[in-house]
Amino acid sequence: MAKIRTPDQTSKRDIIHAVAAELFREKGFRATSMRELAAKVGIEAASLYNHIEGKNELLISICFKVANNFTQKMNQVESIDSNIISKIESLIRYHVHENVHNYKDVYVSDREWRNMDDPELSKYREMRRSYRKRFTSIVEKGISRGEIKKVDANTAVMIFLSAIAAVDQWQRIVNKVSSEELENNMVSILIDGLRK
Amino acid sequence: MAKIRTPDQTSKRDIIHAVAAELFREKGFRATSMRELAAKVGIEAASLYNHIEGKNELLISICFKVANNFTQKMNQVESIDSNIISKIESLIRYHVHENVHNYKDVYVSDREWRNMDDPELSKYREMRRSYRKRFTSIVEKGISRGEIKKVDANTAVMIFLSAIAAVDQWQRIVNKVSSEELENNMVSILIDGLRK
DNA sequence: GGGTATTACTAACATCCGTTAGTTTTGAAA
DNA sequence: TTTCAAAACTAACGGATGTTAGTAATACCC
Repeated sequence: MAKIRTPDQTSKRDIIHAVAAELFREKGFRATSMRELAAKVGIEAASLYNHIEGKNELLISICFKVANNFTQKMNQVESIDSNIISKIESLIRYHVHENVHNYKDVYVSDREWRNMDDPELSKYREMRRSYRKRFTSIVEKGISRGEIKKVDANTAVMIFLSAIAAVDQWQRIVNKVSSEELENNMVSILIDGLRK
Repeated sequence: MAKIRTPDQTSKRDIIHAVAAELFREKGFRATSMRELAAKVGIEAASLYNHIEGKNELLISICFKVANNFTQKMNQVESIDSNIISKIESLIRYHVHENVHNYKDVYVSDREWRNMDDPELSKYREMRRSYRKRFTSIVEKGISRGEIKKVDANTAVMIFLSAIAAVDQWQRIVNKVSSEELENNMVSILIDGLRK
């Protein structure tokens, strides 16, 4: 049994990566075994290695795919000419969107990246640090322009990023509230607060 | 060599639990080995079992200690007679305080609880669910009283809880901003938003 | 200072893990 | 129908892990 030329264009490698993201999200990277992953794909563990290099590669691939997406979005937001609140709103909406529609990968990249080894670990850390720094710069510019009240910019960014990363709770909420409604709620609460 | 009656009243069991929380936080539950834990305590792995029942017990103990603390705080907040915004502010401040002063345990209970097994896993899940529900009820009461603007209460609570749980990033920020300042920033941003 | 419970040690077991080697099956091209 | 590369399989290795068994050392009580 081989050469199952999948009729659709999703390769077996893609399937494995997708199932891996699902398992890593549910049980964590270390708690997921290759035998378990193989079983869920429907093959033996050894057969996985016809399609992938190893367990670490799976995590690396997921993490950097997500990190690259967010970096790209940040490039775009920085380049457009608009007021600061709009930029922040745009970033929040992108985070919400990714967390809803791509939540397995996003969750894994956010919670399991520690399991990578150098040099990827260092590179990933640097990408995160850079992203936070650029986000903080936007907030600080908003403060200096008077669009945003005087708060600690680092704290604000930390609140934003972590609030948006509560992936495991999202699915429950999304079932009650639509994705668009969720975006609006997030923007409203984070930018204008809770008080009436 | 035995019966080292520790001069201070911290038992060896307490030391092991504390070191375990530190390691679980740094490396994750699954990635921390008993031999590693033992080495950091200064004894052999087998000797750990003179003081604890096993690895799982360590995680269970940490998780429920934290969960009980938050449940107790919720009991107190529900019982006091004050306006809703004050109640929410009180909860936020407690979360920040715990995250700053008890961050190892809080972090582990928040990120590693999935590694528990039933029946503790189910019990812990139920405690989390109940806590969120009670928090949501407070927000909803605030909305119906007109103290809080009309937002989705579940989303609001989710933002609060996750924003406050970004423990690993806090330590860096706390070095620049004091714990009190951090509380004030959190309350300000979460309750009154970012916009000037 | 001898007795005793406590705590440390060494050694090992059984299990699971990621991965490799070697072989067989498969499906499409020729 | 033959050919051949892709992909599945079985078997196993080397290493790490949580834990237990059995033994030696220790500090406190009398």
